[in-house]
Parts: sequence; C-alpha cells; structure tokens
Amino acid sequence: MTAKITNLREQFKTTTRQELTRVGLELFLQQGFATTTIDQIVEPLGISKRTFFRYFATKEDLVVEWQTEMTPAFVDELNSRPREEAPFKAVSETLLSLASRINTNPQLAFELMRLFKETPSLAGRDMERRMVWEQALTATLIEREGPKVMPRLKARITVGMAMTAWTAALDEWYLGGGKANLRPIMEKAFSLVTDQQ
Amino acid sequence: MTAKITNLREQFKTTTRQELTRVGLELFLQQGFATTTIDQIVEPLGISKRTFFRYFATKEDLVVEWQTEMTPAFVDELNSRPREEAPFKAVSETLLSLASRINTNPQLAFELMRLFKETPSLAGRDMERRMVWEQALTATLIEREGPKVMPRLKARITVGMAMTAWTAALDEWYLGGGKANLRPIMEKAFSLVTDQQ
DNA sequence: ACACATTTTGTCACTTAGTGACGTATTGAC
DNA sequence: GTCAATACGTCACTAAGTGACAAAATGTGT
Repeated sequence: MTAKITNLREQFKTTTRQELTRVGLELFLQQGFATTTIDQIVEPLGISKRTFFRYFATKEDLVVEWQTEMTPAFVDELNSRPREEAPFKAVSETLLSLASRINTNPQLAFELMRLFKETPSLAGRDMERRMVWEQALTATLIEREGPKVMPRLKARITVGMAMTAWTAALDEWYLGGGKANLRPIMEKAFSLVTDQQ
Repeated sequence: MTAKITNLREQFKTTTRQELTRVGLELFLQQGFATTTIDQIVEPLGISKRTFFRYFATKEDLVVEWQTEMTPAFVDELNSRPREEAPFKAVSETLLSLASRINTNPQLAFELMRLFKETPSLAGRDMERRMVWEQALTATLIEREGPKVMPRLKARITVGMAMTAWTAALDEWYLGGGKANLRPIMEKAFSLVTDQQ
C-alpha cells in the first residue's frame, strides 16, 4: 500500500518558502527594507542567493506575493454574495470580510503598513496589488450582473469606489496608530460613498 | 550695466535635463524600458552615467518626474474653482482640465500609457503619483471647505472617487486604442459616480 | 536494491542600477 | 585676474538580478 505520500520535494519547497518569508519579514521590520540584503536573509538558513531568486522574482515579492495570492478568495467571496444584493453593497461586504482578517492581528498589520509606507518600492507594489484586486473584482461583478446592467466602465467605477473607501478607511485607521477598531471606520467610509450627492 | 543675465549654469542644467528626457523617452518607446540602459541614454549626449544620477534619482524618475511636478498646477486649479461649486464637482472639473492636456497630443499620451502598463516598475510609480495627487487635492479640499463640512476621511473619499472615475475613464480610452475623444468618456465616468445609489 | 530521469540547488561569472569619494573643470562674484 | 562655489568625470564599490553549468537530492521504474 504505497500511498501517495505528498511529495517530499513540494513539502520542502513550501517550508523553505515559509522560512524565507519569516526571516525576511523579521529583518525588514527590524532594520528596514532597503538596508536588508538578500545575503542577510539567506545566510541564517544556509541557502544560496541564487536559490532565493528561484523562490521570489524580486526582493519585494517576498513581502507582497501572499497578497496577490489571496485574490481568488475575494472573487469567491463576491460570488457567494446573495444575488439580490445591490452591486456596491456586495463589493463593500466583500472588502469588509478582509477587514476582519486584519483585526486578527492588528499589531502586525500596523507594522506592515508602516513598512509599506516607508518603502517607496513596496508602496508601488502595494498599489499594483490594489489594481489586481480591482480588476479581478470588476470582472467578477460584470459576470455576476451581466454586461447589460453592468458595462465595463460602470463596473470598474463601482469597484473602484468601494476600493477607495477601503483604502481611505485603512489610512484613517493607520493615522490613528492602529489602535481603533477598523470595522466601524470602514463602514463609515462606505456610507460616505453612498451619501455623495 | 551688468544686468543679471539668467544664470548660464541653470540654463545649461535645464537643457541637459531636457535632452536626457528626450533621448531617454525615445529609447524607452523604441526598445522598451528594461532593455534600455543608462549608458545608452547617456552616450549620445556625451554625459557620464554618474551625472545622469545627479539629475534623476532613478531611471524611472526620467519618465515620471514631470508628472509629480505638475501637482501644484492641480492645486491652483482646484483653488480657483468657484466657491459655491459642490466639492465633488469642483474636483471633477479640476481633473477634467488635465484631460484637455492629454487631448493636445493623444498619440504620445497613448504610447506613454502603453509604456507604463508594460513596465511594472513604471506602473508602480504611476500609482504612487496618483497618491501624491490625491493627497494634495485632499488637503486643498479640506482647506477650501473647512474641516467641519469636510473632515479628513470625507475629503479623501470625495477626491478618491473623482480620481477613480478619472483613472477608469483613461483606461477605457486606452482600451479603445486611444482613438476616441477622451472628454465625453470622462464626463460619463463622473456621472456614473454621482448616479450611484 | 539498483539504475535512470527529473528536479532542485550551489557556484561562478556577469550585467546593471545606484552611491561615495575625490580630483578637475567651469562658472559666478569681486 | 583671483577665489569660492558648483558641476562634472573617473574610479571603485555595493547589491539586485540573470544565465550557464555542474553537483546533489528526489522520484520512478524495474
């Protein structure tokens, strides 16, 4: 009964990947992003620099990749929303579900935000990720409502508005030191969008 | 009568700066951003690589800098809007004034957009620039309306919504090959924001 | 258990962006 | 014409990222 024990190889790969992110994030938060070299990340794990770049295309990817990888989760969340819900509401609720993940570890989320805001190249990647999410949600929304009720431009704007509120709320939370409860701020932000005349 | 003839130095500096952007843009549009090296830009002008980095902090800045530099113009535009105009309308009109600049040379604008979309690092900087504009306009809007009618979060969302429409319209224009008239698309986009329930 | 193909990794060499130090040339002010 | 300030070139260096190739580890067949 030689059961297909999951690949040793794949297992090792995922663990080294995790180790790399762990050590990397630790160093970045400690000494800053730019001042940390790949060699410093790689050395305590006994891995070569070349191998690092086989796991992550760039130094930034070490921090950003997991965000992009959670895109499908959003799409699923939006797809599972009740069909009678208004478009903007559905997208807002989808984004709100992410906010609760942040509430799981607000300390870390705050530190990460600081890192992103202090590091231009990371800020850029963060914006890029926002665009990825926007595009994915836009496509999903069009699919959900049909292109007649929801043509591309309209869908993009609906999603964009929700995302704007989301970003603004996060910034507001950050400016308050990350101590406040994120959810009410975000709900306030969403209501400000719908109240616009 | 040793009149203060404008600094020879400053004059030379601005011309070399212009030359660098000219040659750089030419090469970027021809061969792509990543495949063009600083040496290639610098060689036909007889300038050293080191000097290039005295003019531009990064390779990306060669393309992006002028956009950031036009931020004050936006602020002025928003400030000069009639005081009785509704906040969102004022911001929208401000952004529309930029659209007309694009209409001056749509061909070039389209090529540049393509370059930005094809080059990840440039896309990142472009998003960063968007944030700079947003922040500047947000501050101006708060100043204009007073922090009581227009607290930070509300101002940020008002500006963000206008910016979302602006970006979506530009993308729509780009997806159409840059052949359509930008202004009506943009007006449509702004109206879609205000029509949201 | 053995042989063989596949995949992963390390080493080496290389390109390119970007920086610091220092000397030289150019310009502005007197 | 002298002198200080500023801009530039040269050189040397760090660090990100890539290509090529060989060595090591793993998976798959028998």
